[in-house]
This record gives sequence, structure tokens and C-alpha cells, in this order.
Amino acid sequence: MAPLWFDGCETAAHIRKLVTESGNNRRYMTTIYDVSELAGVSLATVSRVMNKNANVSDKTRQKVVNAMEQLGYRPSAIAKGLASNRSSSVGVLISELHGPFYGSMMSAVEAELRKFDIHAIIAAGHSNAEKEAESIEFLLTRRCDALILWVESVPDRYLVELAKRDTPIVVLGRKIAKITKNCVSLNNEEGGYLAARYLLEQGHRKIAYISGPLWKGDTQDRLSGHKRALAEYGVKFNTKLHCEGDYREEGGFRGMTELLGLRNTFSAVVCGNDEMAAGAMTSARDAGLSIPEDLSVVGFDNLVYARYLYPKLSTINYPVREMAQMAARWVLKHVYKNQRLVATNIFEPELVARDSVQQFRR
Amino acid sequence: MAPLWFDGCETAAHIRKLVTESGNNRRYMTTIYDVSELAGVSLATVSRVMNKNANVSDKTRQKVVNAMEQLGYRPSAIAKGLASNRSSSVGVLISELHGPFYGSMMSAVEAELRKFDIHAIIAAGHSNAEKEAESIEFLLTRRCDALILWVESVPDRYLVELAKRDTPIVVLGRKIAKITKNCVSLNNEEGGYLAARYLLEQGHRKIAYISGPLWKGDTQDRLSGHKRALAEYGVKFNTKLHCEGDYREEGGFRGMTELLGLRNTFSAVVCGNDEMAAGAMTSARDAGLSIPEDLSVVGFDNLVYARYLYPKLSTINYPVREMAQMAARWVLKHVYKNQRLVATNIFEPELVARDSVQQFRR
DNA sequence: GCACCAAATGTAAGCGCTTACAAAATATCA
DNA sequence: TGATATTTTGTAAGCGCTTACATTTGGTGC
Repeated sequence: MAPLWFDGCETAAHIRKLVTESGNNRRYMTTIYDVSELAGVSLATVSRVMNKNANVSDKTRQKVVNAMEQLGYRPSAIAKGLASNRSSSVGVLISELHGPFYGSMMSAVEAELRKFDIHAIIAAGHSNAEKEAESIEFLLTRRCDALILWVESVPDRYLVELAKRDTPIVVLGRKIAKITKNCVSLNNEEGGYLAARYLLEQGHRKIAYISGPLWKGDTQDRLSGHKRALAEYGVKFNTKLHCEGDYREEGGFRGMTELLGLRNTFSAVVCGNDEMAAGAMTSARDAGLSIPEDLSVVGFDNLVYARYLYPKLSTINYPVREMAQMAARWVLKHVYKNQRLVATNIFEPELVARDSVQQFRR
Repeated sequence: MAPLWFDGCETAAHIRKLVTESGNNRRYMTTIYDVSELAGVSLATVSRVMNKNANVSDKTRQKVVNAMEQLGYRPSAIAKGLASNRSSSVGVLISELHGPFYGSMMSAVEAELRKFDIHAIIAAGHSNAEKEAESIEFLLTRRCDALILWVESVPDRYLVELAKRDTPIVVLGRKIAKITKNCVSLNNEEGGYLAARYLLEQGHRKIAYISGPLWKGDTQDRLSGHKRALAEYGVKFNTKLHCEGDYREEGGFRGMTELLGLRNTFSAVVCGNDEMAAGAMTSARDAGLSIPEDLSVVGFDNLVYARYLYPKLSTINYPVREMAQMAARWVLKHVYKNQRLVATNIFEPELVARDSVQQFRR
């Protein structure tokens, strides 16, 4: 019969017994303690062989490795994190978990970090200040060693404050004056400029514009680049040809439908991003227009599938993958002291000319 | 002068002092201990107010909440996990972090879990047995409370064994005989059947097929559904019209190019998924064919962007979101004891007829 | 053989929480 | 009012690791 304290006092040690003795159902995973016991060494030694670093004789190491194998031991990242004050994970905040743009970003960050056995903990901000802040809180709670943030709604000062706290951050896709060193961003103004200039060069003068939501920084930047190009060619920006979208296919579709409904004449349209371009093209075609014969269109982002659209979409390349990789490297360097060179903070967009734009002929 | 042990002995208590006294750089986040001290209550009480459950008087609760606020306290999920043997996280393994299909899946799982404050820890398996197993190990290491797995390469028996261990699993998109209760899958055979039958109904007889990789289970199932439909219409499956793809746009492009190069005649093609359909359409158009006039095409998956392709793609609906949600609910029910009903294990595909298929006329 | 040193191993305290149990405070009722 | 039941609070022992420091072991050179 078990001693009196046996019932109430469920320490891991007892559970160990229960599990082995009776197939008890309580969840219990092998610990470093089990390993040390089986191998006949101390906890510290087991810890040493796990972390590869310290001096352990081959004989001992072998004993430990065998014991681990035999027990199917899996170290607990949780316990390790608590003891070492390092979680070996970095928080990644993006707007949505789906969507080609964020997908590439996430994928690139993850790939870069994983090379160094760092894990990305991913959260979605849904382009909403409250949810963004909440997700950041969450990541902090998870004790990430650093944060890579693609945030659209939270104000600059919030990020500036955040940067002062214990967890290093890098802000992606946004340039904030007081913490430029923590920012990796794109020259959106130039992108907007390139798109418009391309159309102007092809002879277009009546150019419609389906922008992203106007409250977003990148929307504003692209728009002002757009205007700069127009001005350069002496074309006045016509607000009737401007329509606010949502950076999604639906928005592009609706935008084009609206633009067409107004009986404006325009020979080309630039869209705030490729997804909207896809939607806009569908709408234009529904209205009986052919692209690019009746309407030229240029997008922004150069998503993987831009070249599978019909006609293949001319667009502005957004080097997301490179930027995401850069963010990851920043973290690797500054947080994990991996000495990689970090060079660029601001990336430049490029025009990718494909088949959706035609020279203007009247 | 500080006592002798002060230098070498960096306990959190000392760091607390160092940080406050000298702005020392060591990372230190406020702990439950700081809160309890400021509020003038015990650790247990603070823990109680955090977990909302137990009996705490309003007065005390308020003191604690104030202290937390004042200190900017953020509980450590790591410490909590260690102490409670629950990480409040479930591991999600998918093939790729990018791509519209997995994006939807991930997004749906995350949304469902988040309602209950459970976090998804996401990992990629890259359709490669070794990496899949490695990722599973990783998630186990992270002490996830459950695993939701979309795995393609790891053998059935591996999963059967895994299911016996301490961490509950649910397998998505794959049906495994010995653990059907843990599986949420699609009737792929029926999907393949529906796609082919649709074409046959429209009068097509020479039907090409660009499948996914043949080693994948779903590829096989769809293919056999395809053959079943052909047989029903007395059409012989022509291996010369079959081409193995990779479920990606590139594969569809290459597949179609190859098919066309062989100078076969066929009036329609069914593609293993929408991404390949997009690639195939591009290739066909490059070869001067119009769709659907010269070639009808049907896809599989019904990705969000399928209806933005040109022409709008006819395809088979794969209810990923619903399935992902179901997997999440399974976990919520069985692991977190949230009493939601779980009904379906096998989902049925449906034909979505749009514009990429035309009645056959010779 | 012995002193000495480096390498190998062990000891034990601590990471920030949870939780069983004990103790104290308050409410309830005769 | 005091005895008892109930609610609120505190105490302290873990959770599975890391790591500073102490101790042991096994070579060296003389």
C-alpha cells in the first residue's frame, strides 16, 4: 500500500511511477531527470550534452545520448526558456495569415531564422490598431527574444515607446523617424512614380488610379509619387479618376466598376497593388473591355502570380522576400549576436514591364 | 558597499535592483513577484486575479490590477506553461507558409483557436518526410497541447505511432484507417470524378490530365475518380494525355507545354489544382489557344483567386476553411474540454461551374 | 610517489509561475 | 456571544531546465 501522502501529493516523481506502473492517463513527458537517472549522471551533465558546448567525455556523452534515445526524450523548450531567459523565438506580426504578400514575407522570415534554430511565432494584426496592439502584447507575453512587425494601424509613437522596452523590435514596411535604425522599408513614393511614369512614357494621359485605403502610409506615398510623375508630364491629377480601394481583389473590382460607371474616359489605370489589379481587370472585362487594347493596367507588388494573370501584369516589384530576410538578419545580428552584415534599410522598387500595358493610340 | 556575494550572484532579485537603480542593460521583465510586493499581497493572490477563477475580494483585486497596470506587468506564458503543464498553444504543421491554400487553412485554424485564447504555433513541412518529422519534433519540444497536421510525406504508421503518445493529434487532408477519429479529410476521389464528369457531360472526349505528384495520396484519389468518370462514359484513359505536375503554377505551365508539344489533340484538360490550372492556361495562351474556345479547363481547390482568373475558372470546391475549423474544434473539444459538437470527419467536394469550360463542338 | 593543473562531473539555487494545503478573516446562526 | 461554516488570503513545494561554483578525476612533470 502506498504511503499516506501518496494520494494528494502528485509530484512529477510520483507521476513517473504511476505512469510506468499503471498506464495512468496524466500527461507526462520524459524529463532531463529521467535521462540523468538512466544514464547514471547528473542533471548538469545531461544539460551539457544537450547544449553541445561544454566539456563532456565521449564515454559519458554516449551514455547520455543512449538514454535519451531509449526514453524518447524531447527537451522542453518551455523549461529551457524559463531557465535561460531566452525563448529562441521571434515574434512576427503581419496583417493576415493568408494572402500572397504576407505569405512571402512570413515564409522568408521563417526560412532565415530557422537556419539558426530560431522559431517564428506568428500573429495576425488584421490592419486594426487594437488587434495589432493586442497581438504585440501577446508576443511579449510569449517572451519572444525580438519582434518583427508589419503594422499598419498602430501610431508611430506607440512603436517608438515599444522600442524602448526590453524586447528589440524591427519594423517592416514602414519608416519611423525616431527609430530609423529599426526600420526596413520600401521607397513607396518612388514606386508610385515609376508606375505612373511608365504609363506616361507610353503616351497615356488620362490615367485612373485605384489606391489603397487612404489612411495607410504606403497608400499616401504611392499616391504622391504618382502625382509627381503626372506633374512632370504636365498632367493634372483628376480626382474623378481616383478611387479608394482596400488592397484586395474585391476592392479593385468595385473600384473599376465605379470608375467605369462614371463614364469617365481613361486609357490606363494604375492599381495600388496586384490584387486590386486582378479585380480591376476582371471588372473591366466584364464591361466588355479588352486589356491592354482598350485599357492598360499596372499593378504594384509583383506577386508570384502576377505573371500568370492574363494578360501578364506589368507591375512594380516589391522586394518583400529580401526585406523580410533583412529584418530576420537584423535580429540575428543584434539579438543572437550572429555576425552577419546588415547593409540596407531602405529598398528600392523596380518596374516590371509585361503585357498589360500598351502604347496609347487614339 | 554591496556584500561580497553581490558580484557573482545575479539573482533576479538583485537584477531588479540593478535595473531600477542604474538602468542596467540586462533584460528583465516585471514578474508576479514585483506585482505582489507593490500590491501588498501574496503571489498566490496575484495568480488568482490573473486567472480570474478563484475567490478574490474586489478590494484586493483592484489593488492587484492597479499594481499590474503601474508596472506594465505582462505574465510570462513560459513560466505559466511550465508550472501548469499547459502551453495554451497548438502546433499547426502545413506544407508551406505561403500559397493560397495553406494560407486559408492556417488562417481558419488561427481564427477559431484565438477565440479561446489558444495560440497556433506554425511550422512548415515542405512536403518532405524528414522535414515533416523534424517539425513535429519541434512542435512537441514546444510542448503544444495538441497538433494539427497537414502532412504529405510521412508514412501512415508514423502518424499512428504519434497518435499513441502524450500529445493529441488531428490529421488534416488525409484519412488513415487506424486513426480515422483523428482525421478530417476530403473525398478526393469524388472530386476527381466530378471534374471529369462535368467535362464529359459537355461532350468532351479527349481529356488531358495534369495531375499532382503521383506519390501523393490525394493525387491518386483524384486520378482514380477521374478514371471512374471516364469509364462511366466508355472513354479509355489515355496515358499520353496524362502528365505529372507539382501542384504549382510552374508545374501546370510545364505540363501544358509538354502536352501541347506532343501534338496530341484534346479539347479539355483537368488540372490537379487551381494553381496548375493558372499555369496551364498561361502556357496554352502562349501557344495561341483561346480558352475556353479552343480548350476547356477545370481546376481543383476553388482558391479565392480562381474567379479572378481569365476566364473565370471552373473548378472543384475544396472546403479548406471549414475543414481547418473543424480540426480546430476537435482540439477545442477534446483537449480544452470546450463542449462543441464535432460532426463531420469527411467533407465532400462540389463542382463550381464558371467560364473556363465550353460545350464541345467540332 | 607526489604536487599541480586542467578536464570532467556534480551540487544546488534559481527562472516566474501554479496549486494543494494551511491559516486567517468574515459571515451565519443558534 | 461564541461556535461553526464559508470565503479570502498566505505558504511553500514544485514544474524541467540552466549555470555558478565546488568537487572529483586523471594526467603531467619532476
